[in-house]
Amino acid sequence: MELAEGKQKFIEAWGRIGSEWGINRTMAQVHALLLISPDALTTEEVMDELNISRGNANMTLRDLINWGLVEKQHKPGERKEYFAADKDIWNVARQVAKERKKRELEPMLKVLKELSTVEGDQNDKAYATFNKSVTDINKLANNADRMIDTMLKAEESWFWGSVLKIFK
Amino acid sequence: MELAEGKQKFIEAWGRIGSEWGINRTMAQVHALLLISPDALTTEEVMDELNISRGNANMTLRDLINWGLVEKQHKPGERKEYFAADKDIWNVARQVAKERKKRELEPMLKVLKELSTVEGDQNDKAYATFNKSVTDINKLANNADRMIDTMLKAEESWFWGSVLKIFK
DNA sequence: CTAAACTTTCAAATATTATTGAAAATAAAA
DNA sequence: TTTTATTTTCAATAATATTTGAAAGTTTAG
Repeated sequence: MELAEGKQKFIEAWGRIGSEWGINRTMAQVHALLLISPDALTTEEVMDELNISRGNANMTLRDLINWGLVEKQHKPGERKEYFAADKDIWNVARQVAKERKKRELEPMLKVLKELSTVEGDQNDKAYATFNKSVTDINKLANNADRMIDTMLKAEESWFWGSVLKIFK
Repeated sequence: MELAEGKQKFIEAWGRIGSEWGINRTMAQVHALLLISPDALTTEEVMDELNISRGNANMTLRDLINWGLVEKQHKPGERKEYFAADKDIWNVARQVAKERKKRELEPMLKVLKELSTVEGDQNDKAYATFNKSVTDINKLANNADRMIDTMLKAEESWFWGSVLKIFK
């Protein structure tokens, strides 16, 4: 396969994965494009490569910056803004985990905590079933939360090395 | 908080989480409803509780069955079908992981494998950058794949015990 | 200051996804 | 077989999400 074709396929695949995970397809595609670009790109270049409008490119790049996946750069003597993705995939994974934890897991934990204060009679089947599910999900979510905290602190080497052996 | 209010909040929260993860909101809500129902419910009951149409309830229940999260039951002497969710939350987590692995991770691994065969000159910056990103994502995805395999085989207690220790 | 280069905004248009509801299909009972 | 209860399908509709593009905003240079 030629590089040009590979690039296209990569952008397409990353976009598909993104939408399966609730991330806007275009955002994932812009991220993909920046991941495989050796140099930072301007808004115009992103627009041209992906055939998207200026407004879309601008908003999408801002979102990627808010996710901590892309940074704005300036070239001396130039007025245009350039955009570059963090190419360290371990950082990308951590950053995504961090944001989703903040945006989704934490609000969920708050609700579950509240729901586990609902009182009732354990002899009431409706209450007992509700309470068990809420309590169990609460435990699972807390474990996931702690796991993510640990992952966020972990070194890259962790992932590429030791864990794999332990997880046999 | 009263049980009735708690139920509503739980269904709402589970629906929200679902849509953030690319799962249809209604599907997540039906799942939530079944999780907190002590008894199996009929299509009519689901329709009434969530104010959804018969067609929607039917399709959603079928999807939940395809995800392995809900099963059809029959009561002796009755013609109606009843639906019940697997209440073991660890099973639920495993089932979701298993399905997403099959539907998303595995196709992604296939594409990445193909993309890592793209040939080129490492002195060509465009090629080198493409290749590094693809290779790194490939490694990460393979690690995730193996980790999920381990999770699928694991007992709940074992999984969290080891993971939390390992991630320290 | 004004003009030019560039970025941001957001209402309107488009595209995508979810839902309805009534008809068709199926299956058990009479 | 015919009737009745129940489930399934799917074209039409509604709801949501994304994208556009042109106007407004901002910043720098002259």
